Amino acid sequence: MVSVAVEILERESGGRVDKFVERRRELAQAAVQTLAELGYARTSLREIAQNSAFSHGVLHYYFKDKADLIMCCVRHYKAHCVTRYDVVSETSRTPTALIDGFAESLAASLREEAQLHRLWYDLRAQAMFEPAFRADIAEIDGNLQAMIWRVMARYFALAAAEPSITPSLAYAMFDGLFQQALLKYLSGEARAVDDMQADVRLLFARILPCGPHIAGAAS
Amino acid sequence: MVSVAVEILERESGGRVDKFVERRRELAQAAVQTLAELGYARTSLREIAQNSAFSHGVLHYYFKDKADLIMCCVRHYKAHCVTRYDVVSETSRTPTALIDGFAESLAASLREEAQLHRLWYDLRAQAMFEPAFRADIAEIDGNLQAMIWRVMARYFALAAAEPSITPSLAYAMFDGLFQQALLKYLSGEARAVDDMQADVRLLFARILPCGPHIAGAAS
DNA sequence: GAAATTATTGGACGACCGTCAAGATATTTT
DNA sequence: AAAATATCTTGACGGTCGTCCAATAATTTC
Repeated sequence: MVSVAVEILERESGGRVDKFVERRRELAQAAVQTLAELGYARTSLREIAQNSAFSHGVLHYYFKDKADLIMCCVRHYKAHCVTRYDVVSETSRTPTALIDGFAESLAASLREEAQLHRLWYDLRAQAMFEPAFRADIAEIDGNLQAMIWRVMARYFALAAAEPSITPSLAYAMFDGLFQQALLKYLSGEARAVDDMQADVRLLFARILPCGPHIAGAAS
Repeated sequence: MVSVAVEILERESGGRVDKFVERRRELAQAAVQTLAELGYARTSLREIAQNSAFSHGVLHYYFKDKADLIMCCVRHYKAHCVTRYDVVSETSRTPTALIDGFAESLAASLREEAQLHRLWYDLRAQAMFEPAFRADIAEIDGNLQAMIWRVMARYFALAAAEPSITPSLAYAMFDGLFQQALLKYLSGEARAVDDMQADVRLLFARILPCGPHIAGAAS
């Protein structure tokens, strides 16, 4: 038997390990789906297995324990959405276009991946209680902050303005905004998405060094 | 036996109901403490009872079920911190003084009540999965938003400026900022509190209609 | 102070949990 | 094809969970 003892060291044997990590990914995907549906507190290994093609015992063949599986899910999340808005900032040619594209991307992600996002906020809250989660959560949070900052840096460049805020402040503001919108969206508030987009535009207008006279500047 | 069936209707008999709700408060306080220590996912009724003077069986005498108890805790939280920053906005005479007092209050609450705050973010995440929690969580969120807006309204008044943002945007930004700082604070980052205070000041400066030339205006 | 009511205890219940290991099955190696 | 290895299933283990209930204790009522 190889089991978890295969570690990451056994890179040379290629095919066998590849299949091993591939099945790990498959099971982690089932776990992410289950976590996104039920939340961390209500998710059990048996429930995860039922969302996969295997029985519950196999999880301990591919993962050391439950914490190991959760960690793998968290890293899965990271890979999924860390470059989500890069295309917007790269293709936009005016500040207004960037704002429009960013607001639209946020709205689309909110609508289409609400379950995944609530899982993120759930796991981040768990990290406040469980030190074992903190390192991975902090790393993802840092990547998300960098992702937001790439958008902001591009915005300041297009507006020919000096950055007037810090990366941490920018991320905190947009994250707070998105989180509020997600909560309202999941509660069935019809205006949740539109309200968020309006707030995003308001926020961009407030960020530039002086007043909102950028509209249509270079379009 | 009276138990939960006493409802809230039985107001006239005074003494008996008062004792009943008083014990409810006592047990809810033990529950809040336990939840703040362990988080929602790891908190059991037996653990709560061990943090009180009673045995685990008594919880079903004062609460219908676990959800009923959690609800009561949530309302407890609401009563605790919904007027926390009012004294600051009422006593401040200049925009700078308001910013200083508000930033200091946020920092103090972060340091002294970190466990309670992480409980709030945990329960708010649970509300995204459990519809039964949503109404109460949304009500508290609304109260917190109103609390923040009282500070902001006072800020705009002292600065003799028109409000340039909405209550929901203001709350989302400060909430996001506080949440980020809490996560870093609980992770042991020494600069967490100071960084938050710096970002709060930066945020206030960005909020006024035009540029940061309000410093020392009327002090 | 006896009776009635309220308050509290502590154990039992079925269900579910994470974990584990023995055995069955599938795959690869020889 | 047989042996060896890798993969997967199944059922069991001890533990904890929310819930319930008969008993006991404390308090109030008459």
